[in-house]
Amino acid sequence: MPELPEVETVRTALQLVLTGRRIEGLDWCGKSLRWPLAAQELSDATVHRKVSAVRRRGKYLIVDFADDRPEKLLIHLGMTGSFRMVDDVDSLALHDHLAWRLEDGRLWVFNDPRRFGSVAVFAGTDYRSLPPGFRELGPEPLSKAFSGRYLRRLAKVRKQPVKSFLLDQSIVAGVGNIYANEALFEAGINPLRRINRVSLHRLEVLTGTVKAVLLEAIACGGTTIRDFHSLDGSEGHFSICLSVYGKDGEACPRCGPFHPIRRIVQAGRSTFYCPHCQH
DNA sequence: ATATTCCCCTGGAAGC
DNA sequence: TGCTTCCAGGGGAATA
Repeated sequence: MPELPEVETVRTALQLVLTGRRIEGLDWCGKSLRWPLAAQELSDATVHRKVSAVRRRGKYLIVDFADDRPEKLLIHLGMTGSFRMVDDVDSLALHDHLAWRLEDGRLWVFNDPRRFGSVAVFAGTDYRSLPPGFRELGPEPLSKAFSGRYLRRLAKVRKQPVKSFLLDQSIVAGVGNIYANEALFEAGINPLRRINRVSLHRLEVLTGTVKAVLLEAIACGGTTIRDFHSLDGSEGHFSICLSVYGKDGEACPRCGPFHPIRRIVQAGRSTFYCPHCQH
């Protein structure tokens, strides 16, 4: 479900609700998530602590606490993970996995039907304690480090399709299937093209369209196709801005009705593109 | 080492 | 109205 803009939308909402709040308890439904859940460790690491900030790195959320202890909370929403605030335990629902009780009695609830999400504790300074997928993240796409020159350096020794390259979180952190498709369309690059066959100039164009698409999506509160919603249940509105994602058979926005968008499968994920204007 | 394929899980939509 | 099949914003393990 959530890529960088969706996670950023959730982060902003959580930051407002959690910062300065003390956690007083934790209930767990008993089911494991992406990885087996160490409920006692999770409880020990969060209860009786005050949240100082909610940050984002790639598609991960990081919860910081306002004391000297090193433990932080690391959350990945997977495909269907979401948060909401409820007034009491009577409001808990199917697929609610974790409920943190705050000082005002309200519950901060993590819900995840497909259980691809994950919640973990890590001690901020210990590199080895970080989950592998987290410690190997590439640069943030909205940072200066994510440039055509940077991509060119990595691309030289690789032959995979440019789209799979963008989805690799160790190359760049936070781009997922929707925004990879959209950024490639905006850049006029065929998703099937081998990454080492894309010129430096076009890689510069591509990093530019990735940044632009992500920024625009953040401004829209993300993209809701079916599941995604923010803390208050609100949906993301970038869906109306999509050019190719989910548009199989529809007219290409650039080429018109005689050149439909095509859907193919790359590395098990749907790719949408215009064979006429993406080269 | 790099690049696919399969798998984890539930639910909704589409097809028959 | 079923029942079956396919599909989904994720990543990681297993396999070529």
